[in-house]
Amino acid sequence: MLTERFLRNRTGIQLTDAERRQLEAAIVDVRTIEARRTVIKEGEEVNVSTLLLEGFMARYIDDRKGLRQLVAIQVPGEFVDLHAYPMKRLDHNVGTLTPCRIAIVPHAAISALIEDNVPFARKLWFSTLIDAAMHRAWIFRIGRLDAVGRVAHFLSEMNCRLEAVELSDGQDFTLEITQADLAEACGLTSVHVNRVIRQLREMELCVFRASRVRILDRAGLERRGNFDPHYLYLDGQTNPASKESAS
Amino acid sequence: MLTERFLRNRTGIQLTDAERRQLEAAIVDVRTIEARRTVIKEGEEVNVSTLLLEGFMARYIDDRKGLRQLVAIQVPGEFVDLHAYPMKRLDHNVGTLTPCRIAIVPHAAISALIEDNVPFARKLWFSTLIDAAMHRAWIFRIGRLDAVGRVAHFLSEMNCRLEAVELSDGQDFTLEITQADLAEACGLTSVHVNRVIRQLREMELCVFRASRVRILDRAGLERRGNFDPHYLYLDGQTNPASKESAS
DNA sequence: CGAACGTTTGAGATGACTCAAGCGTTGTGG
DNA sequence: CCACAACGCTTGAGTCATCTCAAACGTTCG
Repeated sequence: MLTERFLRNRTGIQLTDAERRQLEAAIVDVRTIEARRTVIKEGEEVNVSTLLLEGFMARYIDDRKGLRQLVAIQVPGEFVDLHAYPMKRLDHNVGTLTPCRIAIVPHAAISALIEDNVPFARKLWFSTLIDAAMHRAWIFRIGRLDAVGRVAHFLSEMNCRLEAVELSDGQDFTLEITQADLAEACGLTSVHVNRVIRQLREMELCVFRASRVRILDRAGLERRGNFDPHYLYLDGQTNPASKESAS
Repeated sequence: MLTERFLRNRTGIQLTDAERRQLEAAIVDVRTIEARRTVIKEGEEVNVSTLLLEGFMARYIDDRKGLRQLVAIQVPGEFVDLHAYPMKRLDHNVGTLTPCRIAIVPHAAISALIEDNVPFARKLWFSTLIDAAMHRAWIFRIGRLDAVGRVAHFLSEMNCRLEAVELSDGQDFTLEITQADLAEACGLTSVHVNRVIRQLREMELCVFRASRVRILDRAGLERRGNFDPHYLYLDGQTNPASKESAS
C-alpha cells in the first residue's frame, strides 16, 4: 500500500482504514525521479501535492549568491508539500537528494476527501503542523547548538523519524546524503561537518560512513544534541534518554 | 473589532464578513498580561487558542541549561497558538515580551465554526502555514546569514508584518523588545547584537533605539539581509527592493 | 585509465563569543 | 526629592569556534 507509511506511529492521528483507502485512491500517478533534481521552484503555482514513497527529498531556500539552506528533509511516508494545498504557491524550492519514488495527489482530490470529513481534514492539517514543529526544532538546533550538537541533534532526529516508518532499527540506518548536504542542513561548512563527524566517532557516540549511520550510544548522542523527540509527536516514545539531567 | 487585524492584507485568504463575525463571536474572554510572563509551557494540554490583540509575544525552546531560542515572535492580529487546535499539546513555550492584550477562542468554538464551512477551515489552516513559512525564513536567516544580515533580515520582516497590520508606516515602528530578545531570536549574544545595531546605524541602513526602529534605507536593509517578503504571503507587495541583483 | 565526486587533512584568518567593567535610565522607597 | 537598585545598553580586550583556501586521497563509473 503506497500510503502505508503516512502518519505511521504519530500520536493520536492514525488514519482510519477508510481514510487510508480514500487517500490511496486519490493518487493519480507514481513516479521515480533521479537524485539531485529540482522538483518545484519557489513561487511556482502547484495544484498537486507529493507523497514521498522512497528516497530523501529536501526543501531549501537559496541566498542571492545561490548558496542553499535546507529548511527540511523529508523521509518516506511524508508529504513533501501538502502545505501547497491551502497555499497554492510555495515560498521555497523542493528537490531530491537521492533517487526517489513519489505519489501524486491532486488538490481537487484532497478537497473531495475532506469536504464531508472534518476529522480527516484535521489529520491532514496536523501533518503539516508536524513539519512546522520540525522547523522549530531546526531553528533551535542551528540557533543554540554548537557544531557537534547540531549534527548530533540532526542525526537523532533522523533516527527517530526513520524508526517511525521502520527504516531504522533505532541505532542503525541508511542515510544517503553527503556531508555537504548535512552542512547545508545544519548551517555549517562541509569541511567542518567532516571534522564534527570524526569527533562524534572519537567520542564513541556515532559513526556516519558510506551512507550509513551507526549510533553507538543513543542516549549520549541525544544528550549531546539536546535532543528531545517530543516535537515529532510519535507514538510509543522509547527515548527516556532525552529526559536526563543537564551535562 | 477584536479580530480586525487577523489575516489583514494576506493574499487570497481574506475572511468574509460573516466569517469575521463568527470568529469574533467565538471569543470568550479578553485579557491583559504583564510583560515577560510564560503563558503556556511546553507539553501542556490546551483547549483554547490565543489571538494576540496588542503587544508582542514569543514562542521559544529552552536548552538544557535554560538558554532560550526564540522560534517565533507574534505581532498583533496573529494567533499565537492556533496550531494547538489540531495538535492539542505544544512542543514549545509561549510567553509575553511586552504587556499584551489577548483574546481567547475555545477549540470547541473553532470546531463549530468550521464544521460546515470548509473554506473557512482552509483559511485557518493557511494561517498556521504562514507561521511555518516564517519558521523557514528564520532557519534561512540563522543558518545562512552573518550577524549583520540576520538582524537586517529580522527587522525587515518585522517591518513588513507590522506594516500589514498598520503598525508600521513602512520605515518607522515601535518594537518594544530588548537587544537580548533580538539576540535570542537571531542566535547571537546580546553583546554582539549591540555591535551589529551600531554597524547598521553606521551603514545608514537603520536605527534601533529606545524601542523604536527607524529604517533609513529600506531597499538597502532588505538587500543586506537577503530579505524577500514573498514568504509572508502579503497582498500588494510594495517591496521591489528585494528583487535587486546580488551585492 | 581518467574524470568526477565526495571525503579528509592542514594552516591560517576571522567573526562571534566571553568576561568584565562602566554608563544611562527608570522606578521606588526612605 | 534624593539615593540607590535594577535593568538594559555600550565598550574593550582577549579567546575560540568555525570558516576559507588549498591540496591530497579514495571510490565509483564510464
